[in-house]
Amino acid sequence: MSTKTRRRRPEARPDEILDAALSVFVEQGFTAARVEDIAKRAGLSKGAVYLYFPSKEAMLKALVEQSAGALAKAAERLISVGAPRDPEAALRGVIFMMITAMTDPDISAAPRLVLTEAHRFPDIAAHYRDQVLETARRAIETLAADGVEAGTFRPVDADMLMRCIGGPCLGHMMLASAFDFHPKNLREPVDVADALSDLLLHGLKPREDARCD
Amino acid sequence: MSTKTRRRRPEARPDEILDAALSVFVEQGFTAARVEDIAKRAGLSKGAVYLYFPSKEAMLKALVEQSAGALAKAAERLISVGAPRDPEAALRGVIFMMITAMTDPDISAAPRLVLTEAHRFPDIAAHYRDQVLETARRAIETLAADGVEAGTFRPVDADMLMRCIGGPCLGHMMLASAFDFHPKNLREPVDVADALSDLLLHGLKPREDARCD
DNA sequence: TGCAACTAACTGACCGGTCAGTTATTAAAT
DNA sequence: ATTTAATAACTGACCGGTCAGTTAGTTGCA
Repeated sequence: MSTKTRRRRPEARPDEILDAALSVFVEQGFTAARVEDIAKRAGLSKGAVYLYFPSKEAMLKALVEQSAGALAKAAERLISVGAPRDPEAALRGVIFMMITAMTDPDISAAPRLVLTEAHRFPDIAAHYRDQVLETARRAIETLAADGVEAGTFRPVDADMLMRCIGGPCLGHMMLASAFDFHPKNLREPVDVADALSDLLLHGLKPREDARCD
Repeated sequence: MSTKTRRRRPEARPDEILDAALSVFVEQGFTAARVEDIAKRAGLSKGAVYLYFPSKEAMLKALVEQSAGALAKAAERLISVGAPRDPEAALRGVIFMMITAMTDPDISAAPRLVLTEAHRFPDIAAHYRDQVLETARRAIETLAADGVEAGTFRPVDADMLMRCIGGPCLGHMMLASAFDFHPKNLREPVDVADALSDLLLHGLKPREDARCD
């Protein structure tokens, strides 16, 4: 019911406000973001957002918890599914998913926000680290172990692999969002993901064994 | 402290103020940073910093230009030197240098600042992109071409290689600085750099040819 | 059906604190 | 005595958060 008039059942309000808050926070940064702008973008007055959230910081925390929950769940799913059959395909899938997510400004907004604000909110940083990063690390560890067992991966350090998968995705995103700096030839997300997967799997040095893929 | 008394030749002041500004900006973010805190850290009163900089934003711009200039110069040097002899050693050197720099909070401070503030200052973003990123890309391109010519690298996309070198370094730094998240086994920068170099050079898949390293 | 009485949702003016930037003044060095 | 470096007090704009008041919608009752 899109009542143009005053809301009767305003249970959607908190999410509307959080959507608006996320976009303003990402654009302006948390400190420079004005609650009045958030309100305007959500179609309310400033006073009204304080009916739903006790403070600006509470909106930030709610956003972070939302995002962390979703990411942690995704990582947990990766762990529980595992990839004993085809670790390479699983790795390619993860990379494609990450590049796709990072390329979409809406999806990458919350992680970007966390990345830029975490160090000033120690509890947010700790929450994200424990919920998301540790879980992601375990997911990578599982994937790597499955690959080694299947003989398709050689053993490598999990933290390094994590940084070698997430780092390029992160870099790709930050270069685009902060500097508007894009690859010259790799135009589509799928091309970026494939190039990353290939480089990660086969390495920079040529293979003496003829078979590469 | 040299002169407890009033300075006669204050030509060192601008740099002292910029040092203080950098540390406060990185800790608090540009908007939340208070000029009075910068002044205090530089050992001055607030009014005095306005004798050297016309505004808070001018300090930010000066910092960015300083950092961008240094980084651009470093990248230019990489290009002009080239690495036709031993591209692998050159790559390992670049990676070691980057990991070392990113691990030092003082050295990585300015890039971190740029990364978090660039998107709100389009001219800063453009400047950094044109001065630093484009030059770095060319440096990587040169290195990759030298490697291919020498037969030690296979041809890969320069933008991808750039993201695969810089991304993990960036990720490593951000995980540490924002989340206090560190590798479990790779304790020293040199170990991180070696692990990254190895993974990048040899890939995740086992080599059928016995020789690795 | 019409009409009070009531409530939920919202508004916007306002208050108080903060902080970038200014200025009147002081003090050291020459 | 003059100039220069610096300060401390000040100004004014801005913004997070509050709250008295308004309006839209609901309920009870005739």
